[in-house]
Amino acid sequence: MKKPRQVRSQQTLDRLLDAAEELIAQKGFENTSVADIAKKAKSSVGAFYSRFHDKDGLLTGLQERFIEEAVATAEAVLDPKRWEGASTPEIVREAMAFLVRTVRERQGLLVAFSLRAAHDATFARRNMFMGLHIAERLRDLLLSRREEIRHPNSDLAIRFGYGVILGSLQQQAIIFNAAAPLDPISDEQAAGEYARLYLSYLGIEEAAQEKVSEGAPQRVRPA
Amino acid sequence: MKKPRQVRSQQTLDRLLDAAEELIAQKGFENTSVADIAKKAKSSVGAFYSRFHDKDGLLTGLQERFIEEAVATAEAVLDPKRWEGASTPEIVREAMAFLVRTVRERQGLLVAFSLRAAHDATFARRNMFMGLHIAERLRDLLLSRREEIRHPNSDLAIRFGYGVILGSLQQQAIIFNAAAPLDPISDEQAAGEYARLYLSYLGIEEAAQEKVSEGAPQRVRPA
DNA sequence: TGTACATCAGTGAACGCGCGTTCACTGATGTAC
DNA sequence: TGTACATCAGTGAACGCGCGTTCACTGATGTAC
Repeated sequence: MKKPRQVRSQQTLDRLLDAAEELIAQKGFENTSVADIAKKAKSSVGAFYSRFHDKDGLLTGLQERFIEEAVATAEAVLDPKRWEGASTPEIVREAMAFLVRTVRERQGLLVAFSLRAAHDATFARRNMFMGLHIAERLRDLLLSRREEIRHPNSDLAIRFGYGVILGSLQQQAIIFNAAAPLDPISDEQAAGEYARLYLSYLGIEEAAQEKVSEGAPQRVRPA
Repeated sequence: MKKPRQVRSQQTLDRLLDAAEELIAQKGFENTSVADIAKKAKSSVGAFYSRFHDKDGLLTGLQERFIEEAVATAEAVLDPKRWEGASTPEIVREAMAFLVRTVRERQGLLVAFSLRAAHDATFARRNMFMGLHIAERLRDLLLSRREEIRHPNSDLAIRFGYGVILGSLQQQAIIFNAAAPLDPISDEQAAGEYARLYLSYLGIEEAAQEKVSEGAPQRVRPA
């Protein structure tokens, strides 16, 4: 992926990425042709190839853009300062609600990443790095409250539990993407159950059951 | 998928399915050509097309074969009679070990199913039916011990928890398939953590921590 | 400030490859009399 | 038991379509003097 030197071509690049993300989210990577993307971006096939080495380079570009954004968002949301007054169950509940919302919002793109990861090791690895990076932030935040965790290996449990939930959400995205589930539950209910699952696995007492809802965290777009 | 009328062609069909399963598990559905399959099965492209309407019909055939087998196995493993003397934690631990082993064993095929499910609604639905069918058996087994479950909605919890774990395993299969995870844990350890997660989510006391291991359940091949 | 040239950016028709699918043909098995 | 015909089963070369990629060309922007 070559860096553009003029403003004009940076704009073209952005249009190409946006158009590609939208089409891929709708129809999947394989079902989206380069010509489709160029057309939707009001650009041309040649312009596409002067930015990306080949069609795969595009998906890599989208993945890089997504990872940057996801990591920045996670760091903001999981910043210990944000949570100074909150109880651990509050943190977990908010985090789960946020995770569910994010995965649903960008379902199509995440599905495309999953599909690609299945047969492309470097792609899979980059996806893993993102997951691990975010898991570490969550670990830092929760380990500061380690004394509440009854699981004998709190470090492992934080990461394993997070991995299970994230994996489950991504797998659901794959299914949801094509067919509606037979007995669907709402995102809110799902988030609640994920929170309960995570908390009970970690072995944290859910003293109070009241819900928190200060201003919901916003997605962060890096500059 | 036309039914064969002579023994000879039933054998050809079996060889085609076996060859296809192996190649697809290795390289994925898209990267496996009909000619490849015919060659490996010591058959021909034409023979392939006299059994399957098209290449997609093959994947459907494989899925049907797999579902039959998986459902039969699950019914045998989850048969209440098998577990009359056992404690609920024992049941869950064995079930998780079995689930982990099965998913790992047939990783490649399951990944191919996932990928297809992402953009094919009927395929996704058939996959869901399988999951739900098995979840129901598990529910029947565990609901008979409902009084041990502290989760306020035991029916929902049994199914949701199972869904989360299965989804997580399938998502992991997608990643494992291409790249080894960065800090891998053994299948045994994973099964243990899944069991702990499920039990604590359901709210079942793990009185004794000793492991069970009578003869491990075997996969069932339906006639 | 103007001119000449270099580089960047963009265009879209044409190419070519891979692979799913077809089809005319051969051989094997089953059945009727 | 033998013969004739119908249907099943299998073969693999040839076809054709879709789509990724290339490339010769035009136009826009930047820079040196």
